[in-house]
Amino acid sequence: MKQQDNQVTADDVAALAGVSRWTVNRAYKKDASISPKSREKVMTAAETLGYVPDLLATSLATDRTNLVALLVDDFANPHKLIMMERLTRILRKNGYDTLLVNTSDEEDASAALLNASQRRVDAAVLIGVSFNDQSLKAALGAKRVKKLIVFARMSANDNTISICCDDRAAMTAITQYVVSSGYRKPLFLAGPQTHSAHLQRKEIFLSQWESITGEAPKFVAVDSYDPHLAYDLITQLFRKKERAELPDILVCENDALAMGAIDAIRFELGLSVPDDIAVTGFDDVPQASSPHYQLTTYRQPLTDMAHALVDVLEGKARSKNVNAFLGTLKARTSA
Amino acid sequence: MKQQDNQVTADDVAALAGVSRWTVNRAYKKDASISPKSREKVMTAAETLGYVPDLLATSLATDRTNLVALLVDDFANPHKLIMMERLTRILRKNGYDTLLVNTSDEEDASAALLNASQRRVDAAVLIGVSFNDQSLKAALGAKRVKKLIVFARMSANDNTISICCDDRAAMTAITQYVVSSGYRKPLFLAGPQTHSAHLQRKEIFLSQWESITGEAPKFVAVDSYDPHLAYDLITQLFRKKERAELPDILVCENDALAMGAIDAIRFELGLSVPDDIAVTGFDDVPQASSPHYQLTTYRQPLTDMAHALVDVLEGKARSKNVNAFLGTLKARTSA
DNA sequence: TACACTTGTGCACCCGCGTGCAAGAATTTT
DNA sequence: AAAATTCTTGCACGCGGGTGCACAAGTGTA
Repeated sequence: MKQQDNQVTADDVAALAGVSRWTVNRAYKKDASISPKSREKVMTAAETLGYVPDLLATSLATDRTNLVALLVDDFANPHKLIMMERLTRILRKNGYDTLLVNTSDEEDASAALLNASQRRVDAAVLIGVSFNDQSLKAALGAKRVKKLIVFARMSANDNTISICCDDRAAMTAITQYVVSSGYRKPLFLAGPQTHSAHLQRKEIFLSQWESITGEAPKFVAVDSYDPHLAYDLITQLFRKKERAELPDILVCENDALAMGAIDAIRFELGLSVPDDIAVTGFDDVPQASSPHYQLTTYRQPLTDMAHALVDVLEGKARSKNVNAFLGTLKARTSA
Repeated sequence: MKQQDNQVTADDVAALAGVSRWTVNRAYKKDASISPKSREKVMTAAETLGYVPDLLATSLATDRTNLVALLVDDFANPHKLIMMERLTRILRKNGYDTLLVNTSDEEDASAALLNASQRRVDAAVLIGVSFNDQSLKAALGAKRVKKLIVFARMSANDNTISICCDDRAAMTAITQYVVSSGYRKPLFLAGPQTHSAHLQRKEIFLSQWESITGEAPKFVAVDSYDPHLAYDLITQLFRKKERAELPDILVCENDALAMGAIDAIRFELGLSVPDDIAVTGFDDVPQASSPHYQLTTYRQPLTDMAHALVDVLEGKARSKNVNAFLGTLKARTSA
């Protein structure tokens, strides 16, 4: 079980290859000045010894860890799984490893971030939601997180880089689809109200709808993107109302909420989706295409966004923020 | 944005506190020999400077990273999200950080593992499935992964530590429940057949059922725990059959498969769950309790298992493997 | 006050590797 | 064939902090 003594260092390889340790290092450096023979010798020696360079020591010496912290606070949303898969895979292909930091416990969140910073992560990537601008600022303060990136979410904070799709275009597409489908009594179901209001999908939808139809829609919100909360809220909210008072279209901030809402509409209220109340979501999680839901939703170009993240990490991003990604509306039968 | 120069080291603190660098270190060590006054001085100095010890350097010097690699290869299964949440949270509370390694790309899997080992992770925790015993062995070979832990899954490999619930007890509970509910024509839906056969839930179910009823059930399998594959397989399989040939109970290796199967039974075959065909799962993912599925399933005691993992990491586990956790059968209306 | 002891503190050396420079080896030039 | 280049290679020093030991300071006893 114990193989620490198995720890082969560059010195061992150097000894076997009959060169100095520094030559061994050069053999591993792409554009190093080293003769082909030497490199050959080193490589075979390394092979027989099973040597691999130690990333810890490398990071310490170069002040570059190739480590990215992924801050997630919302493990109830299956979309996170998709994002994690995409991000870890693409980051890895570009030489980065991913530190998964669970920030769902509000109190531990900053401690967790501090901890990540102590590992000198090259960047912290937020794919959660509960960090408000103030937390972000604090996080950036004393700590030594070099870059703070908000992924798949707009951010108003100047010290932050945000990579996300064009929410305005996305919500506009949804709004137009819904309006042109003939729905007239909308209700927006929003998640936590933590970010600067003017950046939210909710605000965009409200203003878009108003500009098209002249009427300002109502909205409700839950404290986290949890289907169960949506289920409960919709149940209690719609139960009180007369049939005629109910909306004919429920526009949800994301799929998690939408699926909870659909369940409530069908199983608690005994109504039909989409006939009585139509529903739209956002994210296109895998379950959204299940025959149960057939959710009309919006898919973000995660792969492109992940590549943009890599660009940012390597400092070759054109502009500071990249918020112009265009996704695609997935029209299904839920609306 | 750049704050690298912000890098405060122990030397800086030492200078401000008027002591030596080593005394600064001692102030951070719990059982170090240092006077209260000195510690006080150091701590206030550290406070004003915003000093935090560098984990990279610490790890290098102590050969202990407090880093655990989480190997995940199956991002289609929402249960993974639950596991990740639980593991990251509990590991963090015990001083460990988590490296998320995506091994879903078979080719990159070993490379990813190698990479994690280059970061000197204290252990690699497998919560995926596609690593067969051979890969495991290879992984443990030349690399310097100190411990390889298989979580929520049995493992036959001697070099591996496995932490999981008692699958035999679990499947026995399911089998008994199903038999006593009056079902008589079972079919088992299994996932990838990678592990040693005698350890699988499938085998346990088959033998349990046979020992109770005297008949050996049939089974089918898909290549990964993907609801869509289950959906397709069940659709094509059941379409061919006469109504009388169909099973009355479909026992699935986990919830992901069960949910795909339920969708197929209802939407492709137009049959009722549970009236025509009942279904059981395993894991109790959040969606399993949704009114759509109301899936009868089995919940593993993840929190306890996570604590056991910590024990293993700290070397204070009693036995090598911990496979005796007992979960609870969640009987719902799907069976 | 002198002595033995129990803390508390400083220091040399190490963890494994990267960087810049300078000396040595190989190659080219005249 | 000697000089001028160009390639290779070795080395001192540094990244930030941990460990064991030796010495200094503080405490107690006779």
